[in-house]
Amino acid sequence: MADRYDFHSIEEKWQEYWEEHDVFKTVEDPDKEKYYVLEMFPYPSGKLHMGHVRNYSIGDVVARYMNMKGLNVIHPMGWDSFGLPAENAAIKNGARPDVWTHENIAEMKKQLKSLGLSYDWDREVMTCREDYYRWTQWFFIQFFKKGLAYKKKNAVNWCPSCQTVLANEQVVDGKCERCKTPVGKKELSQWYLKITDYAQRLLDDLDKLEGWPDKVKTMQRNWIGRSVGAEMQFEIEGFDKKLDIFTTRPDTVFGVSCMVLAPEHPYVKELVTPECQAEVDQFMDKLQYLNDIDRNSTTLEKEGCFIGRYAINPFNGKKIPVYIANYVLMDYGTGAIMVVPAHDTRDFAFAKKYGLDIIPVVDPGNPEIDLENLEDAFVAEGTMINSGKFDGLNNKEAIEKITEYAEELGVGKKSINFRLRDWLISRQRYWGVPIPMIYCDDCGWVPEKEENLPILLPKDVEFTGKGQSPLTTSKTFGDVVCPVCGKPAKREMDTMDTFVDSSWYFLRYTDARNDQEPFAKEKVNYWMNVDQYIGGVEHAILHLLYARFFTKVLHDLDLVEADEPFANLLTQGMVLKDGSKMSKSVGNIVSPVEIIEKYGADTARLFILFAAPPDRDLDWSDAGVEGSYRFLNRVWRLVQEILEKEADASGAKENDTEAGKLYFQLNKTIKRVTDNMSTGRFGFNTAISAIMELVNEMYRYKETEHADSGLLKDCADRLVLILAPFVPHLGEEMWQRLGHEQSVYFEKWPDYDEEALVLDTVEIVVQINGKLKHRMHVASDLSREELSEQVLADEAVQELTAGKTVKKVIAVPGKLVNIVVA
RNA sequence: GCCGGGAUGGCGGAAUUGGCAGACGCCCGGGACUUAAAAUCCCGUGGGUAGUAAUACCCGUACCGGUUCGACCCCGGUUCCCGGCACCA
Repeated sequence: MADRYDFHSIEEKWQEYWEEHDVFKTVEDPDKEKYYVLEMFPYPSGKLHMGHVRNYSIGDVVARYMNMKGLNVIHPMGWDSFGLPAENAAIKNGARPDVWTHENIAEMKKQLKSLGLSYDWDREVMTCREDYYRWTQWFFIQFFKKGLAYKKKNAVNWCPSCQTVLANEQVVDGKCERCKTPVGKKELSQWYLKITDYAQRLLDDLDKLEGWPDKVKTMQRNWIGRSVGAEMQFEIEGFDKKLDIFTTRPDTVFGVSCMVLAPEHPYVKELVTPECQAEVDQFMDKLQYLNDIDRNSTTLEKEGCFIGRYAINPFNGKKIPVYIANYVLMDYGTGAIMVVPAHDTRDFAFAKKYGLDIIPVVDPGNPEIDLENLEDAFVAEGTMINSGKFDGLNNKEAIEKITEYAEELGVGKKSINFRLRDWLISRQRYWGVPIPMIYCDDCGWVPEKEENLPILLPKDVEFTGKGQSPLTTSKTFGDVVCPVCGKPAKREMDTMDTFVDSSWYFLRYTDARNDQEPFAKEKVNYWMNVDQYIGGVEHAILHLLYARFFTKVLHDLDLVEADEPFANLLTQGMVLKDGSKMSKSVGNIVSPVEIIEKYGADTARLFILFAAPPDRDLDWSDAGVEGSYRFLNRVWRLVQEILEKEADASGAKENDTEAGKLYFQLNKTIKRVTDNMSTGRFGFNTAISAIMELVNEMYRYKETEHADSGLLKDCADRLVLILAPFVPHLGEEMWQRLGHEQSVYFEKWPDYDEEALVLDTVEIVVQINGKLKHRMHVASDLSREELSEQVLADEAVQELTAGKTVKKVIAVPGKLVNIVVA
C-alpha cells in the first residue's frame, strides 16, 4: 500500500495530454500583460546533457509560475543548428550535414519532450533552415547598406584545426575557443561587422540592465575596454608626415624620452635610416619567430631598436629618438606611443635597458621616494614638476589642462580608445549561412538582390576539411552575374559565423512562420524584450554582446522598438560530478536519459532545482536524487491518504489549535514560495525547502487527534498548486485526483491569507548581554515599553538578573529583548 | 597588476539584509513495523567540558582588528579559492 508512484505512466499521460490540447500554445493578446521567458537554444549535438536539463528546468519553472500568475507567457525553443560538428561528421563518415543535423534535432527534441517542458513548439526555429537564414542574409545586406558590414584585408586569427578564421571573442588565452588549438595569424581579406561603432552605446546601456549579474556586466565592460586620453602629433625630423600617438597620460608629456612605434607600423619602412637598417632587420627577424601568445605575454622582455630618426616634443621642443619595440601593438590606439619612463612601468623597464633619460614630471610628495634615482615608475597621483607653466597643478587636473593646451597648439586633442575590435564573421566552412555578396570587377562588392534571397547552400560540394571554403568546390554556386551591371561576377565563398544566427533568434520566435519579413512589427513589439533569459556564463561576452549589438542595429533600422534584448539575465552554474565538470575523458557523465528512466523527469527536475541556487555550480549527487524521489513519493502518499478520508469541513483556524498551526504554515509557505519565485530572486531551492516543511507539517497534523480532513484537503489542493511548476506531471496527476477538471497549468497561483500570518502571540528571545538565555510567549502587538516591562517582570528573567544591575534594555517587538547588566 | 565573485557542520546549502547561526535535504546513528529484508514512519545529529540525568557552561560563520546592547551581515586590514581582462600606452 505504501507504494511508490508510477511516474512512467503519469509522465507519459500528461505529456500526451499537453500535446493533444495545445496547452502551451501562445498568441498575442493586447489585453494581457506578456511575459517572455527564454533559455539559450542548444546546438543539436544529438544528446541532452545535465547542463541542458538544468537550464530548461529553470526556464520551465519560471514559465509555468508566470502563467499561473496570469501573464501571457511565451516560452519558445529552437536550434542553433549551423556549425562545425555537422561538417566534421561529413568529413569523417560522409554524412550529409543537413541530414545529420535533422536526425540530431529529432532525437534531442524527443529527449526535451520527456522532460515535460512547456514549450510552444509552433514557434520552433532552426537557424539552418532556408526560412530562417534567408533573413539572416537579409539582415547582412541591411548592415552592408548602412555601412556596418565591410570587407578588409588584415592579419586575422586562424585556427589550423578548424581550418577557419575566428573572431577575437573566440580566441581564449591564444587558443581556439572550440577546440583549444593555439591560434595563428593569417593575412586574409574578410567580412567584418562594425560593432565598434556601437562600443559606447554597448557600454553605456549596461547601466540600464539592472536585471543582469554584475559579473557579466563587468566582463562586458572589460571586453569593450574604454580608455580616455589624448591623441598627440609629434613631428619627425626630415619626414613630412607627423607621428600620431595615443596616451592616457597627457599630463606626463614633458617627461617623454623617446617615441616607440609598433614594428608593423606603416611608417617604419620609410623612417629607418640606412645606418640602422641592418639592426632593424635583425630585430624584425627575431620577432617573427614568436607566436602570438609569447608576443603578447607581459613577461616577455621589453626589447626594441633605434631606427635612426628623431622626433620633436611639441611642448618643450626637445629632440627625442624614435624606436620600434616588441611591446607596442599595432592594433591598439595608433600603434605608436610616447615613452615616459618615470611614470609607466613598461616604459621604465625599456628606458633602463636602453639607457634613456628618466625625467620625473609628477612629484609624489613622499620624501621616501628619490626622484633623481627612481627605482620604479611612479604611477600614482601627485603634483606636476618639470612641466613649464603646468608646475604645481595636481596631475589629474593637468590631464585636462594639457589636453586643452595641445588643442590650442594644434598638436593634439582628447581621444577615446576602445579595446573592442570589429566582429570578423567570415568562416571558411560549409555548414553556415552563405554571405549574400557578389564581387564584380567593375562594381566591386555588391549585395545580392533581396528578391533573390535566400542564397541557398549548394549541395554539390566536397568535404575535404582542408584549405578553402567547401563552397569553392561547387560547380553551380560561384558563377553569377552582377546584380548592378549584369556582367559575369563571383559569389562570396565564405559563410557566416554561427554567432550571427544566434544574434536574432529571440526576435524570430515572436513571429516564426512569417515568410514576408523577418518578423511583423506588432508581434515583435508585443513580445519583446525577453523578460527572463537563462543560460551559461560562457556566453557572457560572445553571444550576449553580439545579440545586444544586433538588437541595437535593428532598433536603429526601425525594425524593433527594443534596443536591449534581455531585461533580466540568469547565468546558471555548471553541473559537476565529484567536483569536476562532467566530461567523456574524465568518465563522470551522468546521462539525463538514464536518470529520467530510473526516477522520472519530475524527480530529475526537482533535484536539480533543489540542490543549489541556480547561479552556483551544482555537484551531482545520486543520494540527493534519491532524496528528491523520496520526497515526491511522500507527497504522493499524503495526497492519496487525504483522498481516502471523507471530507468533513469544519474549518477551525485558531492560532492556538493544531489546525491553526497548519493553516498558519500553509499561508507562510505560499508566501515564501511566491516571494522566492518573483523575478530576480531565483530562490527555487528555498522555495522547495519551504514546501517540504509544509509537507512535514501536514504529516504531523494528520496524526493528531480530531484532524480536520476538510482542512487537509484544502491544504493538499494548494500544496499541489505551488508544487506543480516544479514537478508538472505529478502536479497534473494529483490535481486531477483531487477532483479538478482543468489542467493545473491554467489554475490561478494561490494567494495567501495575510491575516493568518499575524499571530496573537509570538515567541520572543530574551538575551542577557547579547547571549540567549530564555524564551517566552508574549502578545504580538506589544509596544517596546510594554514588551520590556513584561519581560523584566517575568520570573525566570528576574532569576537570571538577580543580584545584577540592569543598565539598559533593548526591546525589539516580535523578536527579542536584550538586557544589559553589570 | 586591474576588475568582479566567494569562503558557514561530515556534505549540498539556509538565515525576512544588524536580532534565536546551521532551515530543508544528503550522509550517519538509534528505534518502530516485518519471520527477515526492502520500502515506510518516528527520534537524534556543529564542536567541547561537567553531570547517572533533565541540564548547565564554554567555543564556533577563512584570519586579525573595529563599530554596536547585539555582527555570517557594516567598516579597516590579511590569507586563500573561482572567474574575467591584461605589454591596451
